[in-house]
Amino acid sequence: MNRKEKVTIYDISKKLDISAATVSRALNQNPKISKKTRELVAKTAKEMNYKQNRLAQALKSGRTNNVGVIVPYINRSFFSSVIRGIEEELNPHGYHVIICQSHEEVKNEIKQLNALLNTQIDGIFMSVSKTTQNTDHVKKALAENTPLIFFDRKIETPGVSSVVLDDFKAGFMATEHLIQEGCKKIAHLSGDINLEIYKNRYEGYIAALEKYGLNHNPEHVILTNSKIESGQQAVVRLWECEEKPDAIFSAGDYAALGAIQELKRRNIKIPEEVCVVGFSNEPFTKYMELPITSMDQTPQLMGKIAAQVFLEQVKENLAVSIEKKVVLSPELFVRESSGRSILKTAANKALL
Amino acid sequence: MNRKEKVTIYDISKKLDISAATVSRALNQNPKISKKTRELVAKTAKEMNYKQNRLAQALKSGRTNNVGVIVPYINRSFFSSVIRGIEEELNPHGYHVIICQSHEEVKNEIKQLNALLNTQIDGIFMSVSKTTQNTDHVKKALAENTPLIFFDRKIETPGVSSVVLDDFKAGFMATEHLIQEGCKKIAHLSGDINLEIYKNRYEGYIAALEKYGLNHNPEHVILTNSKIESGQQAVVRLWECEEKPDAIFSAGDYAALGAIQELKRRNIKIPEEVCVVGFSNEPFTKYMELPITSMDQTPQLMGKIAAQVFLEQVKENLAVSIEKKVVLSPELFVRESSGRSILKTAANKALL
DNA sequence: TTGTATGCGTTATCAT
DNA sequence: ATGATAACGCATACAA
Repeated sequence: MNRKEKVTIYDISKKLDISAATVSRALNQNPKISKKTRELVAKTAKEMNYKQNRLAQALKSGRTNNVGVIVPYINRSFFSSVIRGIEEELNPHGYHVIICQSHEEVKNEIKQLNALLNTQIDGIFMSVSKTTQNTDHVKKALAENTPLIFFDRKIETPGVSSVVLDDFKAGFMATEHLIQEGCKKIAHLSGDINLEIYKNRYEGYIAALEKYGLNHNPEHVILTNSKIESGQQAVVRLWECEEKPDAIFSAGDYAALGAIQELKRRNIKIPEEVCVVGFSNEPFTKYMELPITSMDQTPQLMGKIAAQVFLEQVKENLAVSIEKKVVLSPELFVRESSGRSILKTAANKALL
Repeated sequence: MNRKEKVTIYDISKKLDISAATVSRALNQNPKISKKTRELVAKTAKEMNYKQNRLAQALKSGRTNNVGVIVPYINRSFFSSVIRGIEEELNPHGYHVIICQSHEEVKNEIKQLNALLNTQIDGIFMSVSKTTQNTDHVKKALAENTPLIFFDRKIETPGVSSVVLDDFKAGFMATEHLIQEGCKKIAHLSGDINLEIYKNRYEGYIAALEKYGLNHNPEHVILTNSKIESGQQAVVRLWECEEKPDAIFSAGDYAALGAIQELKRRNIKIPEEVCVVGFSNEPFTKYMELPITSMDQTPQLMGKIAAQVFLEQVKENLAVSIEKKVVLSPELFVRESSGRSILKTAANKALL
């Protein structure tokens, strides 16, 4: 008796002295079943505490009604918000969302992807890890006809739909904002250029500098990761330069935070001497003592749209795999770390 | 051709002109299969890109090698760390972790739980939502012989193991720390007393006051939720009291943060005039301009231990459901929001 | 060492 | 409107 004893449609059929097929049909609201039997079955099922075995159903139908989401980390506000968006869009359609983390390791990403494919998932949403160089593993999923949708971090792959931010525009907007605040020597804390998103943010930054005729000092571009410490170190290195920056556009909020900490340690006034802009609009940016200007990626919308793309894809259950590319617009939230114009009111509020 | 065409052991058996059973055995490292066939099968399987259908396997074996985790939110550092701990402990044993969120709604909790049970999960880890009043839904899981383990937030239920923090001790320690810093009128921002954890923290607070002969002002206990705003409002209400507090012990970090913001707005010096202690040791507490003293719940350890309890439970695959209660010790991280003794060095660093 | 047959719980096809 | 039966892909008891 070490196995779970579950009630099956057979148990119900025996009890009612009808066939299992009838029970199944009754349970599935098959119109050919008389109202009487249908209700009887429903009642008995409830009494016996019958639970449909979705494993069996899935094996039969080939559909599990489960989708998988693979993200680097779940405890980043951005990713958990995207997941929230996917859930909200998909739950009403009866889908259940399985969440997996890659911890920024391709190895894990591949393992999770295979695990999901083995469990016969109906679709996969994925934001690639920093260490992902190619999409061979993704192609396997495609080969099995499992719809896969990239969001935010993608690697261009034929046949794969994606929902991403216009990171070029975001980089441009952030830089342009700094220029409009009067900054002329704008540094950039870049993320790993392997990832399209960081490459695009960087290129947007460059484009804005060019548009406004500011010269671009390569020394002022520092590679950072998403850790606070790397933002601190970046400032250390920047302030070793001949020419000190008067603004920092960071491709991530954590690095921006680290940068701010180091600037404060050096007694450099923000935003008077140096303006700082972060990226992702993590909640903490807003409730810091010195609230940080940051770029919002509308993550929940991103999730919703990714889910919609998925739904379209499974609706047309043709062999034709439609490839859809959605690009969302970023939104800049200007706060005190760069908002020189809003400084006065801010000072009244913060009372440092 | 709208169905996924998957390679099965049958396809392999046909190709090699052996029986499907042999293929299955070879794939499962059955020792009775000759090395030659085993290797041949392995090679062919790889060539044909065979993927085991875990659905079928699960249906047969009654085990899915999947476990479910239900938490209120995934983007709280505490919960995502617990999940990380569970993953690390369980992955080596071949288990895959399915993560679900209740968003603090019983309704969702029940839905997620049932969805997990329907997918024939092997075990469930759960931290109940704030709105969960009873465990009828949990008892259903038990009735199906699915091991269920509470962590952190539990509701006492016969037959259910749990891994929790010693919240009473934590409340006591936090309050005692404030007393030792010289505070005499300690307010408490409580969470919903429905949840054991908040009740225990509150009682620990009371116990410490009593031990040190401080009188307990009921006006100084304010109900808050986990939002920043509720911490702000709490301070507003506290400062309407006849007797103003000289310390605040908050049962959550977000409320503590809100309290600090409001105190600053009122130009009240922290920690000189008022000391503040939070709870959960969320990462942001450490990197605030004024780092916040907070109680660490060793979440990753909590996850690891919960996983171990689960593994024990499934190892003894008897009908006997062992009930194990693990209680972890909290750890206080003293920072500047309450560390009057460490203030001088801190001041040098922070340079407000 | 390998093959045959059966069942896990459902649903769909074909009868009736 | 309902019943009998096969099939989804796999693993195993029983044979050989």
